[in-house]
Amino acid sequence: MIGWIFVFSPIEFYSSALMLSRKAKYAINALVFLARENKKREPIQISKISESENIPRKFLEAILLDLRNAGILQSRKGKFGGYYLQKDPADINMATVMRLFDGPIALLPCVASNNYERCEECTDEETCGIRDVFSEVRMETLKILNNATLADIVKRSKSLAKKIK
Amino acid sequence: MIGWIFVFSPIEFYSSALMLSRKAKYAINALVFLARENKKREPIQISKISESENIPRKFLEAILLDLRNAGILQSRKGKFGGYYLQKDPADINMATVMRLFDGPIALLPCVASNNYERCEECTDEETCGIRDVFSEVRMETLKILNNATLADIVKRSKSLAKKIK
DNA sequence: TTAATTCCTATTAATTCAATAGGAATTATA
DNA sequence: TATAATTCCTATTGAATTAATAGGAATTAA
Repeated sequence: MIGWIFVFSPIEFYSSALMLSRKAKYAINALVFLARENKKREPIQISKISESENIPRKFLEAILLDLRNAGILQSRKGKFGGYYLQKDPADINMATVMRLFDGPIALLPCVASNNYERCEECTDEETCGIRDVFSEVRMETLKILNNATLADIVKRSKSLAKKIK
Repeated sequence: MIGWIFVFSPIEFYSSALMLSRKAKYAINALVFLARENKKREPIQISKISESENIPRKFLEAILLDLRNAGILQSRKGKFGGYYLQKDPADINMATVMRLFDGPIALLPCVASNNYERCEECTDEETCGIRDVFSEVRMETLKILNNATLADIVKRSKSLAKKIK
């Protein structure tokens, strides 16, 4: 018997190599939520954020703790405790948050400037054309991510909402 | 007994979440090597490339095979066989190679345009300020990576070498 | 005292990554 | 036609990472 078979190839990319980890994404969502919904900066419970932003409760717990230890959030313990922004939303940017959860913002270790590392296999870094390209990518990326503060993101949302209606 | 202990925290970032996989990096190095050293496009053996570029032999084998299946390399089998570029170095760019090994070039699934996927936790994509930021990052990144061809990278190397001496 | 919360450590299951192993198939040439 | 040198292909592996979950200690308001 000769014929065709249909092969379904499930290309799955929901989170691929170069994308933000779920931790980073959840962190950003939680922060934007706090910037938008908690201008008075009073303690908001984990479960509140978890439900509003569709983030697994226990996972979020660990994330918020990291953000607190990094000086981005402040917390109050005990009954009626919770989390709130430690700084002004205009002073918290995407680059900082991403670094905290996903490490250096650079496609190659040799173009990172905070956590620079040589590329093992590389023979001459100074004249490496590959490095040259990716260092350009890094510069452009950081230009955007450093300016993308929570305040900026909230503003963008509002402006998008206006455009639509 | 009471005292201090010294804790060495090994911050290891050689390859972090957002960086290229070794496969992608090795692939790029191999391709640039071929563009630079094999202008006549005759078969070059895996072991030759492996030694020149410090890439594990067997690992490189798999990588070159992928590049061939993607139509980027051509191969000849048997004695004196090997690999060579299938297209002009000016027609092979970084975006294509990266996608092949590391998937979509996008920090969020919802900003990828080839392999777009909704962000599970997202409630309103149209007015999402986060998406707005990362879509900007993607645009700028692709602008660079689409233009970064093998020919361009070789040119950059030469120009860097001139600057130094 | 108690109810509600954050804080902290440990565990886990699934997946991906980086590589290796071994042999089949192919080809040039002596 | 035999042989040496190569690519082609599938399977396996060990380590690391990711995305959570579990359970209970500590803290706080009332």
